[in-house]
Amino acid sequence: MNLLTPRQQEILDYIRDFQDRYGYPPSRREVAGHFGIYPGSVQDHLKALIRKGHLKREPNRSRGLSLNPAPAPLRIVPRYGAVAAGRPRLVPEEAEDRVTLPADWARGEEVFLLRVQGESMAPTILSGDQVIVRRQEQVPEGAVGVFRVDNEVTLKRLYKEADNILLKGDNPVFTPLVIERQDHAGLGIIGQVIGIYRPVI
Amino acid sequence: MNLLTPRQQEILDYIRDFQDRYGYPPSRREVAGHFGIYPGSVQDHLKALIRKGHLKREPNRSRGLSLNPAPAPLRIVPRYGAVAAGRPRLVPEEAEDRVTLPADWARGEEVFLLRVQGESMAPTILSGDQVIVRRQEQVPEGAVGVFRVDNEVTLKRLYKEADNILLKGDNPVFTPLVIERQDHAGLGIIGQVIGIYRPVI
DNA sequence: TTAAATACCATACATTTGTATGGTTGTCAA
DNA sequence: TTGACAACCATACAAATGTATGGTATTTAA
Repeated sequence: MNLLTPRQQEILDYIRDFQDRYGYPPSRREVAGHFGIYPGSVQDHLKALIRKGHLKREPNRSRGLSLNPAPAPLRIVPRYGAVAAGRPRLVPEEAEDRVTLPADWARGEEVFLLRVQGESMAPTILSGDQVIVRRQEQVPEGAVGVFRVDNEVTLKRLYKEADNILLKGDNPVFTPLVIERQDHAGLGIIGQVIGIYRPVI
Repeated sequence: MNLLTPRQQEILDYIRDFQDRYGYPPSRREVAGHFGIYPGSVQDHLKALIRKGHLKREPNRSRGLSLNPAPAPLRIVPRYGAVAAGRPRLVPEEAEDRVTLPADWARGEEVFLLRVQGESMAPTILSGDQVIVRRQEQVPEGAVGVFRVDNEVTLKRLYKEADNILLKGDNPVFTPLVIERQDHAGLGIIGQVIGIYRPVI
């Protein structure tokens, strides 16, 4: 990983920015156009950047450039806004946006992000946090899950007690929700919390 | 956002996978090759996918495809392994890898991820967490920062007390570190913690 | 039953793109 | 002072790529 000249650094930065903005790398001519130079000159710079280990390239492939070291595998997941009340659908069409996460933060078939509102899971999960949720139809006892109760989405810990299901927040201020046997059908298990993101300050 | 036929879904999925794997979208012929069909047929499918709102395209631009809706802006940041002892450099060349984060999780000039080892900041930050750090030379009083003390990197909360600087973990088991005036030069302020990721279970 | 959409084939062509060549000028360390 | 590197010009060409055309066959909704 050799040192770069100022010009080479400029060009590498441009390729990075282009990649982030468009989702694919620039062609030689696009780089040339941006710097007001010729494609052959860009080719010279690319050669240097490849030799110094900052870029990789697939020969004869259009836009076949990739940064080195390559970013770790990523995962694009939908992010949903805080769903306190209303019609909590949690279907991809109604996502707030889609964000990229490191793949190791989002393992599983179907994963999504959920903005948290409310303190019922404090201090484990706070209002303003974003939880990473793996969609699944069962949640192990004691784990934090996302549930649909009375057409509302809530974050709770699941426990079983005789024939009843208990949904308990970690915050002792909130009283646990008891769902009796005959009402189990009304309980919707959406998924399990597999990670927490908390912004600080 | 219309419904897709099974074939169209297959092709959209392939484009997604290709994009994640290579960092750029496939050409018509690459899609055609994968499905054993002709480029013209792929063009037909792309037309349908664009009409139904799942893809965008730049005319006459090679690999000018992008997913719709586009993922939120992202940021590629280096991730460093747990630095309990040893030679804690925290320079990009020694990063464990680079990961993509949502841009709104990584605001600031220079941001990086750090794996946490040790319980001195419990229960705020636990061993196994990954903290998002903004590199800066000052840390506001009471904020969590990353510091270099005696050639070791630690996570602590910073306080001032007369002429001394106090580095305090949230975990009361650990005794605060007092750095006296004459030793201030030995204290390295690396950055401020701006976010926490915690894997669950 | 008629039009629209789906899902292909086979061929063709213009544009974009990667790449090579040979040249000039300047810097900088051996 | 000689050779390696940097940074560019100007031109050229083959390969990759996007795109269009006119087909065929089947399914689907009006």
